[in-house]
Amino acid sequence: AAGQPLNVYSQAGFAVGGMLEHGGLTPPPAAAAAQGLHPGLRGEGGGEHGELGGHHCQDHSDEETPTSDELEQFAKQFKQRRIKLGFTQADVGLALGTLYGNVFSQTTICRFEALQLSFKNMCKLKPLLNKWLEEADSSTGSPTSIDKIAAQGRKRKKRTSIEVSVKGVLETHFLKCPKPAAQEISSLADSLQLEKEVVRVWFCNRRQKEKRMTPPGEQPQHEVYPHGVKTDTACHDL
DNA sequence: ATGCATGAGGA
DNA sequence: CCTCATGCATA
Repeated sequence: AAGQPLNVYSQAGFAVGGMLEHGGLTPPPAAAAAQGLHPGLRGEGGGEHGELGGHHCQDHSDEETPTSDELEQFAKQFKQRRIKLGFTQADVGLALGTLYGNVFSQTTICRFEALQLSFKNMCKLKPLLNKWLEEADSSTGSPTSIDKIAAQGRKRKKRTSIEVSVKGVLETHFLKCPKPAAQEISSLADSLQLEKEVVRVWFCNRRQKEKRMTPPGEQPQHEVYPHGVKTDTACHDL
């Protein structure tokens, strides 16, 4: 079985110097309709607000808190045009830095397009990306001025890859208790032979995933609680 | 495209 | 310790 996907590295950052036709044709097909809207969208839990009311009725056409649907549409269009213009996600991230001072990585652009950021985060980035979009298609052949920012001599820990079986265990625990206490993390880490910190971070990241706009695959199964069951009831096992 | 990680800010 | 925005390194 030869499953070598060759070098499909389209991630390298290289902006082509002017090309393509600027037809500006972007007819959104809009055929997908399987989104039943997500759960976590407004203010996330945790250290998030409690109630709103500070907002005054500033009924301005657009601007300010787009709906999740609008973000979805924007993300789609953004991606389409980005590709049509021949830019990679990395290019965009860099461009945002040279244009507005906010540099972003390929990762962030990717996650934006895939709606894998929190609602708030999406709202924050949308304006920037929108500007870039305007700039990008208006500049017929402007030389992409790339600016390299100095890298930090930070010592980053090597990414520890957790075995699939171990991930399964963690996943199971997460379902039972998404927010285990420090002690539980310790014992869990111990039994899994992982550093406590690794486990702690795993849970943090797992929780963040849960808060993304559109979870990968399908919508999360809505646990319908007959009564007002708290979502974070203390959980202990053994 | 994603997994694990960092760090700032907050209780 | 957590959340949240963000990204290096990797699959």
